[in-house]
Amino acid sequence: MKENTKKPSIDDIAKSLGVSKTLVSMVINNKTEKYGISEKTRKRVEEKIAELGFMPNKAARRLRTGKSFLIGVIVPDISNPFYSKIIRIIEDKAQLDGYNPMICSSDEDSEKELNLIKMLMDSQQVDGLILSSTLDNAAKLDFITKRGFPCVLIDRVLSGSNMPSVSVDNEQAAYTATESMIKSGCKTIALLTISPGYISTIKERKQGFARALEVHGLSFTEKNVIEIPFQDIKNSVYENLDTLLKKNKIDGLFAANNNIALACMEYFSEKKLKVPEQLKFISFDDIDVFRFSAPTISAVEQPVEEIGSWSFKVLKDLLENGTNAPNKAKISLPTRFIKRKSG
Amino acid sequence: MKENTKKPSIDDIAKSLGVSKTLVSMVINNKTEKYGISEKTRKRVEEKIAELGFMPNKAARRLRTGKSFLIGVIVPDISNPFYSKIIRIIEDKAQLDGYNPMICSSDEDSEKELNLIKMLMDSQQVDGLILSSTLDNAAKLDFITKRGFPCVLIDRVLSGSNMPSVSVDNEQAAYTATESMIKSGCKTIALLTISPGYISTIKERKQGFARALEVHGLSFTEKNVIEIPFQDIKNSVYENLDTLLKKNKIDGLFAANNNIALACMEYFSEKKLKVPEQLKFISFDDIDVFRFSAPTISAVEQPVEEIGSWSFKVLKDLLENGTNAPNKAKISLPTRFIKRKSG
DNA sequence: ATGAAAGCGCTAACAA
DNA sequence: TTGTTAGCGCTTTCAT
Repeated sequence: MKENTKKPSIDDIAKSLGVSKTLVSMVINNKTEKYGISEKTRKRVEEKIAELGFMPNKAARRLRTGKSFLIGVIVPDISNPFYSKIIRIIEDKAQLDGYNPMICSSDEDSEKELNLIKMLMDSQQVDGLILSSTLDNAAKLDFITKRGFPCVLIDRVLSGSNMPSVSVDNEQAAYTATESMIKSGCKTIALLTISPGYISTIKERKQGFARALEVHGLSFTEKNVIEIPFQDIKNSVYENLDTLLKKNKIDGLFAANNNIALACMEYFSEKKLKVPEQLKFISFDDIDVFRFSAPTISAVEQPVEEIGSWSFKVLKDLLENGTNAPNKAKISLPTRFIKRKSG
Repeated sequence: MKENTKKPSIDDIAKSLGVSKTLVSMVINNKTEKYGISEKTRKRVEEKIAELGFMPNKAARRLRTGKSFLIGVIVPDISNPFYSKIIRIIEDKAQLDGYNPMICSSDEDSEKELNLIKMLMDSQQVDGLILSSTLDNAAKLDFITKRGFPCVLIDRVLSGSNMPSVSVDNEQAAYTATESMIKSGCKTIALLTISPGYISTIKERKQGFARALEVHGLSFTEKNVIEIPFQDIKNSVYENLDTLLKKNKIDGLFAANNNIALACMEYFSEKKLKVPEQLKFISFDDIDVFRFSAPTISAVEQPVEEIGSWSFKVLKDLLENGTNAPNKAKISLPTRFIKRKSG
């Protein structure tokens, strides 16, 4: 039993009131003051709008104005709590300014990411982009910059890119975390990191790790670093830990992100490995698990709320003031190393 | 140094090839066969499209066809892992059929939810809706049904609603979980649940809890149930646990969702309460934390993947075949109680 | 096998 | 203070 299936248009409002749709449009867009529309007509129109439950058709508005009030958000995986928390903040902030996010997961796949970007920019006509990029090369995003399209990089930045960004100092954070392990007595520490290794956060974490070793007189070699492929974390972690531990080579382990850490923790509990007695262990990305596990896990906490709110703030600035500002914001937020029981 | 700032339109393709835009449109929409367009022209058009990197403007297409290939997804909180996992699946499935999700959080706020629904339907022109509703009354969604608008309820259903739905049998799941505690020797169990209490999942969990008590000869009274307000989980959990435990009334605790469980676990660890020795504890919604915590937490696991994939499948059916099917799909998926160390 | 033209709902320049 | 009109980019009906 459908009724009134067609949504009212601006024309319906105008006709039923015997006024022009210009007028209605003005009311919708709060331009009655600007054009000197009388209080009375404004009220009449507003009442009719409420009565019919009219809402402007965004497709039409987008087509006409070229502005969509949509922002594209691309992250590697929306179900990773690190990203879903950031996204939640972006959603809230965006809404306050009338923007809606279109959220997409890139699956750490460069090609997919590029397709998503094009889809969002050219098909969905988003007004701006917030991007945690998995690309290896800043040049691949040059087409965005060339178009003067508002885009802010978050979490992962691209070296050589002149896009504004919101990130943390991964190098320093990893340095501090590693140093803490060294001070607890570790002599041979392995970093379990993720491939592709060109991702800025990963690269910086590795650098900070290496610097800490060297500063503290523990020589760093590439053997200290194991790359785990994103697509097969669990198996790869198991295999590599087997090798590392059988040869009994390491007394400390640093997981470069929360996914890897969870795989390690499964390994520990399955193999009844005692942490921190047999092996000290820390991770990047603080997640709930780390506060409650046995032992609790020391980790680098990232300011997800700030990352979220700054990323929209920076994008909004681009949206309102254009992308031609001489010095683009590059925001680096502080992290915090939370020392717990694991190492 | 912007270049070529304007995106190519269907007209640009047509003009540069000296053909009509009808033709180009046909090519874009794979209708060349249908209209008997020659191979050669099709190829020519396709090449030009590739050359210019043309992508059809969705706003224009939406305006013209009335179809947006957008689906609205509303959940209480996108950063809750239970929902973000479901959403990830929906995103993937939808993409395979050319749909993009617009994801929104309702914050357990009925009014906000209703506004989001209207915004998505009337402004964004989404083609369908996937809804984990926080409403108290099926009638509030009648306007959706009356319009014949495709909408599927997930996770939470509305009693008396004739919308299709994808959910789990919360009553049975809570029954089984509670029964397990009873079998472990609990005599006085409290259910820590969430308000508003009219939400179907919450109501059913309470019913299953009550039934288990009664079936096993432990009388159920409303005193066994504590409602925690969504907005202030931590404080309220702390206060209520203080009361419950000081009077030393309970030997078992059932957290009705993962948010509440986390607050309880913080309480336990802060107050050095021994679980399960001093208090047995279980939860609804299995999350990573439960597998690694000390002790590990027994919990009801919900099939998030299936919820996600079924919800899009059901919506797709509505999208393709209309909402007039006599018997709407009401899908109930199995849960699994995972017994761990906590109770 | 291809083209012309109308129109989706809206905004904005211009007219009155 | 209000109305007329063109046109955003696309699909689709009707012509040819």
